[in-house]
Amino acid sequence: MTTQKPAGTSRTRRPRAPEGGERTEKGAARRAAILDAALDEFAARGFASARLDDVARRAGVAKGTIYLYFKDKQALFEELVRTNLVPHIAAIEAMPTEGPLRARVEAFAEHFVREVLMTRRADVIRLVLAEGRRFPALAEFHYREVVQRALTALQRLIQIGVERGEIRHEALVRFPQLVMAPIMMGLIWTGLFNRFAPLDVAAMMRAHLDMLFAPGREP
Amino acid sequence: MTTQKPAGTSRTRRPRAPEGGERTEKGAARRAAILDAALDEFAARGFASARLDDVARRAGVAKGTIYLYFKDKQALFEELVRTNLVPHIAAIEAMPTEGPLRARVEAFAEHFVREVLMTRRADVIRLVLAEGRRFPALAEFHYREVVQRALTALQRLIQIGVERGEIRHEALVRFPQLVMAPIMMGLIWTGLFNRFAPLDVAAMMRAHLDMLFAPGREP
Amino acid sequence: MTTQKPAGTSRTRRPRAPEGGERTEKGAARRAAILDAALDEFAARGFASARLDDVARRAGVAKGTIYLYFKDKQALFEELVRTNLVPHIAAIEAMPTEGPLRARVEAFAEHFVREVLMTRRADVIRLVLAEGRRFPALAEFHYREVVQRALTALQRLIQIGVERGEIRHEALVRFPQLVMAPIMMGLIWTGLFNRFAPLDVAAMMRAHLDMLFAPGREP
Amino acid sequence: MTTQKPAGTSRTRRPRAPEGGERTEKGAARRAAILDAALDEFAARGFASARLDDVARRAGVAKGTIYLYFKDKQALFEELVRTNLVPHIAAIEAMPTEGPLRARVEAFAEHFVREVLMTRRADVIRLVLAEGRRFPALAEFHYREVVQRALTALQRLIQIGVERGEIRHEALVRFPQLVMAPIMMGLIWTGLFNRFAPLDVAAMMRAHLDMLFAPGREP
DNA sequence: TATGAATGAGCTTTCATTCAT
DNA sequence: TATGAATGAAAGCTCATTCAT
Repeated sequence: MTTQKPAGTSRTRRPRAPEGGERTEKGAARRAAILDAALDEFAARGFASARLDDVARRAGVAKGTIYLYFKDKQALFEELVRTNLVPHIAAIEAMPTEGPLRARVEAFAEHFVREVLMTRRADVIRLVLAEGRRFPALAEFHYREVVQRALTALQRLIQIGVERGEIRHEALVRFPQLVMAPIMMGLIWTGLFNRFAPLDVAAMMRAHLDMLFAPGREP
Repeated sequence: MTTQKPAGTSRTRRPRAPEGGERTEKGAARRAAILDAALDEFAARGFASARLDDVARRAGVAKGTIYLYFKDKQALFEELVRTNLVPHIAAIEAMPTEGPLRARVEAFAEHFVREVLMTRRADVIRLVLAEGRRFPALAEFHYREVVQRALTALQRLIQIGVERGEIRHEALVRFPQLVMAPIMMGLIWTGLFNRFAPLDVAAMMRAHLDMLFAPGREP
Repeated sequence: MTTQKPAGTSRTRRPRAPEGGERTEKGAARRAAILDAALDEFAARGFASARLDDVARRAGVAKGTIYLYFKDKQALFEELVRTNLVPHIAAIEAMPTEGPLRARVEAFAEHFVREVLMTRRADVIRLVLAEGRRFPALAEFHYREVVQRALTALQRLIQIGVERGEIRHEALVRFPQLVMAPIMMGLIWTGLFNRFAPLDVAAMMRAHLDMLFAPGREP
Repeated sequence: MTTQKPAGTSRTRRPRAPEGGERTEKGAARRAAILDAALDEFAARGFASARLDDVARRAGVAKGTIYLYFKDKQALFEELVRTNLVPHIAAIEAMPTEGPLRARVEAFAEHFVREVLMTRRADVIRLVLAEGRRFPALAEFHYREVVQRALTALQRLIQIGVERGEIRHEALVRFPQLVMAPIMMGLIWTGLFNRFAPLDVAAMMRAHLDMLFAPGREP
């Protein structure tokens, strides 16, 4: 006899469209409260160790309520990551490209430091770094909607800088990641080592940009 | 026990707790096999989701045997992280400082890329990044024994470079992290996004060093 | 983004071959104790409402122990049904066919009443009747290994009886179920209505056989 | 609540508890729709596993609405069983007793096969068989209002048949169940085994009646 | 009367840890 | 030293029932 689920018990049927009144005023607020609480718990304990019980308590709802808004723990986690960063990417993409390049890239970096690194959104990125490998779909989403878009925007700026002669290192066009690397380093450092050796990420970033925009040797 | 009680459980030095004949030939081999298997499992699933059952099976021992060599899951995890990187730091610290600085720093970076980034040791670092916050003692150990020592060695090189005039950006002395940032970026990228956009970390690092050592404008 | 289980969490890997020392003396005893307790609980409350907690308590083991011997609740249930009846079918099939048919069939029926109907095995059949529809694999197993084999054995007897002229109703060859019908009726009745109107199933069965073997009108 | 507390909860007569406008046109229609939907769900999944959510959806009402018409899940279930068979018993009791007995009993059986076995009412009986033990009040109701009345009516017919000499097996008076046994067998068989070996219940029943009315040996 | 969001007790299942052998 | 059967605390998830609207 082959293994087989009890016939009448196939629960596939209900798509369990997370409803729970997401459209109503209160529904949306509750959903947001749950996501908010979940960010705290996931950031503090990691995906596997975070308890939905705690998320519920923190959000001020009953445990079952979470399931009115999210299919399961994983869906809650993915939604959390999905909704917190994308909006800011749009802002970054919309940044103007005219004016001195140095100022543009600096604004880009400052925006990132101020609006992400120093907010709870930093935890979202840390979560992606920590759990991304176990959630390939999430890693892919993050790559396409956040990383790629941000890097593409950056690349465009760099390209202009190179054409204008403001940036001498053409390799930056191929490796826009080099611009962001100190910020990622800062994200990690502040998360893990800041209590041993505080790091002024903004200052480090300025030093970094000084290098990028360093006037080259006159030929 | 199911709940992990990582935070604050600083097990600073483990007074050589239960050691299953670490001194005997076979004992040491078994211990190593367990650590090895544990690295695979922890890297693949994360600390909380890795099962000691799987570690045991992979190491070819019985589940109970793990407890002859390690106090508990957390001790196994911390030991794992403790033993895998420190030896390489010594090698890095021992690197010679004479000769052209560019070559020295490049050797430093190449060593890191070849001996860490492209080996299973990269997973150890990824584990520290992912779980470090939940294991303060581990983060502290990693900072003191790996990060700080590597950065200090690097800083010494940079200092020399600045004094000799080979490095123009003096800020690098204050932020030696800037040198390593692309490597960390590479570590993360290869772990998460390589399948979408492969990144040649060594090439990126070379481009990065080109910037660091860029001769400034002659006054 | 498509739904997708966390990568490292694919639990498919372990076939979870129920081991738990089933081969050892004690292992087999424990397994039997669990099956025994499960029969009581499933019979009393039905599959869905039976609690593994109660099964464990009744079997004198911890809850987790059940999972050393059975994959999950359903596997326990199916195993229970699988192991309790088949052995008796062999006995029935082995019944001799020589001698007066009436005696043979009566022995067949008596065996069934005594060894099944009046024992806890009756509950196994009641469970199949009650839950079979929701466990198609189980229904199929029960049909092939119990019902079909028993009816085939019966049919052979009837065939002989018809050939010898001891049974006048040839339709019985086509509907051997008619022989068993009162026994099934008795099984149901004793399970549900006996407290309102006790039914002497053995006597009823004898009356039934009187009809089956009734000598026809002499022409 | 998750635990069902069926046994002993004899809710003998329900003092017309919460009735959601059963008298109004729409109220009665809604109540009927709920009962109808409930039959489907209970038949498919069993009492414990059926979800009121699904019943509500199938009935086209909100979940809470069910509670306007029925006290709780159990009351809905019992009401369902109570209302579906009793009306047909009246029809059976009213069947005329004059004319050849064979025709009378055959009509009785045919009515049962056609009006119960081949309709959704068969599922109601299957539900009683499957769940009756856990709902003593229900079993008792079913016994008094269905089983006993049907058997009494049958017994009366048999009595007449015996007196008229149309039925030779006087034991049938004591065991009217023997007449119905093949129908119960058919009910079970069609529910569980029909896909493996289709059973023509009507034909089987005719063969059965042939035996019952078999003219005995002339003395 | 009708709704459906919200609740929370209760269930199955997992797995780190122990301990008799 | 080594084993692996046994344990039992936890945690994710479900669903009957309630109640504000």
